[in-house]
Amino acid sequence: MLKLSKKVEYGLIAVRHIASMNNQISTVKEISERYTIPNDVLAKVMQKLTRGKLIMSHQGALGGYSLARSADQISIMDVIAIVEGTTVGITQCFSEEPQNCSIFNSCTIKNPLGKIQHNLENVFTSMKVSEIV
Amino acid sequence: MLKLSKKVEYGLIAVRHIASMNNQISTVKEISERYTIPNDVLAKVMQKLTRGKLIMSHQGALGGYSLARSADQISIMDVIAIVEGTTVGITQCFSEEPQNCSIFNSCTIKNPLGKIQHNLENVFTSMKVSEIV
DNA sequence: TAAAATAGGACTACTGTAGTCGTATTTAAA
DNA sequence: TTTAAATACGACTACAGTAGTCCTATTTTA
Repeated sequence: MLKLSKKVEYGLIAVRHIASMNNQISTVKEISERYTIPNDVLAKVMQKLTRGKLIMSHQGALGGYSLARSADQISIMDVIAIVEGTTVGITQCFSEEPQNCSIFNSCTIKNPLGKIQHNLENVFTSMKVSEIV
Repeated sequence: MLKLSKKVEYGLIAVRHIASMNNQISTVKEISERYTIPNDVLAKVMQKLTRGKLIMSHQGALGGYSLARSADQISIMDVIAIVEGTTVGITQCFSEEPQNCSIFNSCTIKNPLGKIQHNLENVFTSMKVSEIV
C-alpha cells in the first residue's frame, strides 16, 4: 500500500543516471548492468519515457537515450505520471472512473482525502531530477 | 500504485463516523449499512483498530465501538499504521526488510526517496480525525 | 552485411487485496 | 435461564496488478 512501483523506481534511476552523465547518450544495457535492473523491464520503461517526451531515443548502433529537457525541468511527478500511464490517485476518486467506487455516494472522506492527494502531488511535483543527481 | 487500501478507507470512515456522533457507541452493522461497506470486512478493521487501542470495543448485546481518545488526538497516520499493521513505505527501503530489495546496494535514489517518504508521513500525521468530521 | 541498439507484443508467475463463510464468545434484556 | 445481538477471529476463494521473461522486428553505424 502506498508503494511506488519498481517501474517508477527504475525510471527515476535511469533518468538520474543520464542527468549525472551530463546528458551523454546512455544505453539500456549500460544502465541495467550498472544498477542490476532486468534489461527488458528497463527497456520498456525507457520506451514509455520516450513516448512521454521526457527523454529522447537514438536508434541503431551507438544509439541510446538522452534527456529531452534539462534535469531541473523534470519533476519526480513527471516520471511517475509517464511511467504509470494512468492518473495516480490515493483512492479511486482521484483516478480513472471515480464513480465505479463501491461507496462513491455515501463516502464522507472524499474532501479530506482530496486535500491529502493535493499535498502528495505537491511533494512529487516540487522535487526535480536535478536535485537528486 | 500509491493507493490507500479499502481497509484503510473503511477505517477512516468508521472512526470519522463515531467522532461525528459525539463518540456515542456505534455498531459494525450500523456503520456498514450506512456507508455500504461489507459487514465482515469492516468488522475485521474494527478489531484491528481495537487491538491498536485507537478505539474501544464493548462486547455483547448493546455493544459496539467508541473512540479510545479524542478525535484531535487521532491522526490519519494512526489509522493507516494500525490497519495496515506493517510499516508504510513508498519503497522497500522504508518498510520491513530493506535489504531484500533487488537493487539495494546499487540504488542511487534512496536518499531523495527518503526525503519524499518523510514529507508524505508529515502529510498523514498532521491531519487529525477532528478535522474531517 | 553484420552488429548493436531501440520498439513492442505475448505470455507467465507471483503477490497483495477484497471479500465470504463458519464458528466461538460475550453480555444485556426478556 | 434462555435468547438475541453484538464482537472475535481463523480459513478460504477470487481477482487484479506487478514484475519479469521471451521472441521478433526495425533502425542505424561501421
